[in-house]
This record gives sequence, structure tokens and C-alpha cells, in this order.
Amino acid sequence: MALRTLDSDDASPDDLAARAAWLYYVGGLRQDQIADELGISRQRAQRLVARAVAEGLVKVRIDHPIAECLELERGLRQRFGLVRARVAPRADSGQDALRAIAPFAAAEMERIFAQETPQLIALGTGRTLRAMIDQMQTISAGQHRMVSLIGNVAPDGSASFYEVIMRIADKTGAPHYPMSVPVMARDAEEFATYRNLPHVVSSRALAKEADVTVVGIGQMADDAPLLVDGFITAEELASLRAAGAAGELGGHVFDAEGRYLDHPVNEFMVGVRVPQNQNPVICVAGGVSKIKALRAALKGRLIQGLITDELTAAEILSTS
Amino acid sequence: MALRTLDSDDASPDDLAARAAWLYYVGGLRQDQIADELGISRQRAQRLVARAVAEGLVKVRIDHPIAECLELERGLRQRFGLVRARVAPRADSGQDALRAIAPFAAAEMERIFAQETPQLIALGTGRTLRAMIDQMQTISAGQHRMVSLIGNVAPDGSASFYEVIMRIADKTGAPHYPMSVPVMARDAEEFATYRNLPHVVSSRALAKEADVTVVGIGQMADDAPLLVDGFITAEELASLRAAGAAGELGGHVFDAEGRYLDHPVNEFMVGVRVPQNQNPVICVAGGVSKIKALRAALKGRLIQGLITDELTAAEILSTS
DNA sequence: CCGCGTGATGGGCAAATGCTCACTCAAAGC
DNA sequence: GCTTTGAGTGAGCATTTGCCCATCACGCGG
Repeated sequence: MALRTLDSDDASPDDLAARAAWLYYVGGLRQDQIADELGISRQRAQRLVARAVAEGLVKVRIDHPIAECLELERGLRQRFGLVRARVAPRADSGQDALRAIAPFAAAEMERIFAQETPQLIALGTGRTLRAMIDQMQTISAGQHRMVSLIGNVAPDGSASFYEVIMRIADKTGAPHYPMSVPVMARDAEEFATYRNLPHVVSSRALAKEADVTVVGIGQMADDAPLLVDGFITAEELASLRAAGAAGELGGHVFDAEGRYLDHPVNEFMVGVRVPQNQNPVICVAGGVSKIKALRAALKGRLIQGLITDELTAAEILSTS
Repeated sequence: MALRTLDSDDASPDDLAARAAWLYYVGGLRQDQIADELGISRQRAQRLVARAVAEGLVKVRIDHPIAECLELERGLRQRFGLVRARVAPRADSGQDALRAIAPFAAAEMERIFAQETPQLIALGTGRTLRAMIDQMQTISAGQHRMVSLIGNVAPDGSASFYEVIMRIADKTGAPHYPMSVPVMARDAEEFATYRNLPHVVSSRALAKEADVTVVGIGQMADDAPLLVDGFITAEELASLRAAGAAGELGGHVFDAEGRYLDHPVNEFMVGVRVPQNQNPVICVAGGVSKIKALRAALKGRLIQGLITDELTAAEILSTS
């Protein structure tokens, strides 16, 4: 009755995709029924649904506290005095770990953003956080503020690909304070310049006050993000390892006990170290390659929350 | 690698179903791959996934503000001064409307429960709210309290089938105050007895203070829930209609202007009317049969929030 | 101890889905 | 004004999924 709005014309690009996906997943129609409903061909319906999935419009969650994961969560909380621990069901390779963890981390972020008391949220960068954001629902949460812990310019001058704060801002509409300078200075002079820029000073001050901090973690093996993304050279990595490096949070490298290293690389990081005060630092990370780094961060009480996958959690608990 | 925890034995009943569903939907594996992974047959994997879906372990949401729905939301807010309005994409029959609305309503409930400041939440009953709850994620939210607006005993003495408060309590772990008396008294004496029961007095007082109230709405046509569920007779319904009845909220019947009727049926309802103070009353309802009732409730400003479907919203806006 | 019923299992097949390919149409470029 | 290019379309076909059925195992009553 009335409402003949989409006879095939009008209707913006993936508006229709969302509608098709909705009919498919929520409405339970078959693709040919959707085709009928929307007056399009079966193939087009199929393509629309596929597109909605590809663009991440379709979010699937499994609502079942798988017993083993719960036990691991409890174990992590007890052993390392964490305030938050979430363990996603098993994932084998590093790639899978990311996909496994992302929805859990996204749910945690949504929980933070759903609070009505305004929060100041500090954010790191990296592949893991990017994957997390892709899984987040858009949620209007203008009462909160977000600040970046770390610069957003790569050594070659490009914007860091794994910058996350802008993307979360898109989803939430929250005001945000990126740290618009390079991640690392190349020498002491540059470092002083960056550190004295007014917006850097204020962002750094803000970041230290964050009510909650969400970061990834970097490993120090040959696939270290700092190396892969071109922030440090292979020589510097070797030197860090010789100095006992076990991992890094926001570019700040620490040893196996979770103590920050006294090393040139650490000196020139423009961003702040994760706060070590009352407010929680939540780390989102998983995969065998990150286990050493996680153990160190947990041991040194650098983080108060961990969102990881089943295998990583089991490994951390079994041997440390 | 390692972690051979579920070689086919252990693993509780639908624990495995959740795991299979997880691998399927989140992990993106095919059913035969899942079968390999878990060491079971392809059919079993298929059955596990189907089971997880059937049991509602799998929650799918489409995250895309379909433009038309947004416009309808804005229209509803402006026209009726609502504080919340959500419109789910089109749904034709009444049955579909329920399926369409439920996920949206569930998201709204989750938003309420995700708040950290303790809330007192008053709840109605009905098919629509039941469908909503089935779509809610389990979420630990012990800080809130819930109270029922309405009795939970059907005229035949059985527990009302569409009771919702217990079920939300299961999902949230929040303390709850059901109103454990019949919905309606049969005469003035019974009425006085029920109303004076201590737990009814306190529940009623609590309900009136609720920070937020969530209810369905009942129509007055021949398929009126009050009639179908046996609370009133066909004669009473006819009499109500003769008196101008347009709909009911929690059993309290009002006319087309949203004014409560002065009628015997209204006199013997043990529960409370939805609060008319600062705090919002959110109505979850959709389908053509409910349009008249919704218009009346909106006109009388009985509700301050509406969660409905596209067709219902369009219809309400186009003619009232 | 044996037969019978109930419920889980895997094989096989039909339905549904997703992919590739050849084609069209329209906008940009020559 | 014609050609090129690329995105979108529908047909046909391979893959995947879901369903039905015969079979099997287990438990219970005779």
C-alpha cells in the first residue's frame, strides 16, 4: 500500500545492497524471492548480498560463551590481575587470529562507547585495531572523545595506513584528537621540534589522562611491525633484540620483564607510553608471533585488559 | 597444532554447535572444512550450524542506515515529539513486522543495559517484546533493576506465556521484580485484595518510578491480544469498542485521542498505567493491525519512543 | 535374552548459491 | 564523432548446502 519508492530507479548504491542483505539474513527470504521483491534479477540479488557482506554491512555474532574460552578468560584475569579478558574461539594462523579477535574487540569497543558518562579514549594503531574497527557497528556516541597515543605519519611522509582514530570517528561521530606528526623523529633536534608543537603537547597531555586506552602490541621477531612498516631498520631491530627487546606498545619497546628499554629507538618516539595509572589499558592481540610480547607486557603489568584468541590465551597460560 | 581438546568426546551439547557456527559465519569456512577441523562428518557439521541458527545463537545485524528509514525516524520524532524512534526496513505481513522490528528493538534494549549508571526498567508483556528478547545478546548488567508493569498470571491460572521479565533477567543477570498476580481481577473485591498485597504495592510503586519503560501495544480489532489471550470476552471487547477504544498499553485501554477510557475493564487491571512523567516510555510495535492503536497513543503523548517497521511508520506519518 | 522404539548418523540427491564468461551501455578519451 | 574502457548484466554451470531416507546403536520393557 503506497510506498512505491524503489521501482528500480532511485535508491543509492549500497542502500539496495543493505536492503537485499536484510531480506536475506533477517527476513530469511531466498535470493530469488528477494529478486521478486525488489524487482531485479536473481543474479543481481546475489550480487547485492555478496556486496553487502564484502563491505562489512553484515555483522554476524555468535552469542554463546563457549566454555573453554570462559575458563581461559578467568585464568587470564586471575593470573595477571586483569580487569577485562576476552578470549575468542580457536584460530590457528595469525590471519585467522585477527578475524577471530576482531568481533570480540569490536563488542568491547561498543561497550565502551555505549556508556553515557563521557569517556576519554586513547587509541594506538595497527592491523589488529583496524580489523577491530571494521567489525564495529556505527553507533552515535558524540559524548566521548578520542585521542591518539601515537603519530600518524609514516617515515615516507604518507599517512599511516593503519591509523584508526579517524575511522572510529566515522563510526561514532565522537570528537577526536589525532597526533598529526611522524611516529618517530630521526634525531634529537627533530624530536624536540615535534614534542614542542602545541597540538602535540596537548594531545600527549590528553592521552595520559585517558579513561581507557586501547592498543595492539608489536612483536620483535623478523616480522616486527616496526620493521615491516619501515619505522626502524633491520640493524636497529637487531640492536633492540640484543638489548633484550620482547615487544612494543605504541612503538615503545620493552624487555621480557615488561620494563621499557633504554635504547635510541625508544628515545625518539613522539607519542606517549601507555598510561600506568588507575585507568585500564586494553590490549587487543593474538597469534603465536605475539605471545612473547604479550607475556612480557602482562608480566610487567603494562596492560590491564586483554582480548585475544583461544590458542594464544592457552599458550600464555600454559607456560608463563 | 596442539590443543587437541575436542576429539569428538567431551564438549557439551550446543557448545559444539556454537563452535561450528562460529567457524562457519565468522571464520568463513565451508561445512566440509568445519567437519575436518572438528573431526566430524559433513552432515553433522551442517546439522550443528542449523541447530545454532535455530536456537538463536547466531545473531545477524545489518549495519546500514537505510535512507528511507532514517527519514521516517526523523519524521516520527518531529511530528510526535519522540525522544527515540527506530524504523526497521520494510515488512509486509504482521509476522514479518515482528521479525523486522525485533533486532532493532533488541539493539535498543542492549543500549539501555549497556549504560553504567543503574537504571530502573519497567517492562510490559506480549508477543512483540518476546520476539525482541530472543534477539538480545546475553550481556552482564547486574547494575540495573527491572520491574513488571503488569501481572503475570493468565485468567486460567497459568503463567502468562508472553511474560518477558524473567527471560531478560536470564540474559542480563539483573535483579527483577515480576508482578506475581493475575493480570486482571474479576471483581472489585478481588481487585482490592490484589492491589493491597505487599509485593504488588511495592512493584507498582517501583514501576511508576522507572527510568525507562518498554512496552508493546494492543489493538482493539477482532484479533485484540486481550481477547485472543482470554483476558476479556467478545462482549467486553464489543463494549470497549462502543466506548471508543482504540488500543491498550499494558491492558489499559484508551480512545483515539489517547485518553484512558472510563470502563469496567480498565478498573480491574492490577498493573500500573505507563508512567506519564519525565521518563520515556518506549513502545515496540508494528504491522497494519496496530496502526490505529499507535496513532492514538502517539496523539495522546502516551509514549515517547517508538520502534517499528517501515510500512507502519510510513502509514502513521502519511495519514495522521 | 530378545524385540521394539527412539534418536543419532551418513549417503545420496535436489535445491540454492556463487562464479565465470560473453555482452551491453555509457562515460571518458582521442 | 568514433573508439576505448570499465562497470554492470544475465546465462549457464560448478560448488555448496539442506533435506530425506535407510541404517545403526542404544536403552527399555516384555
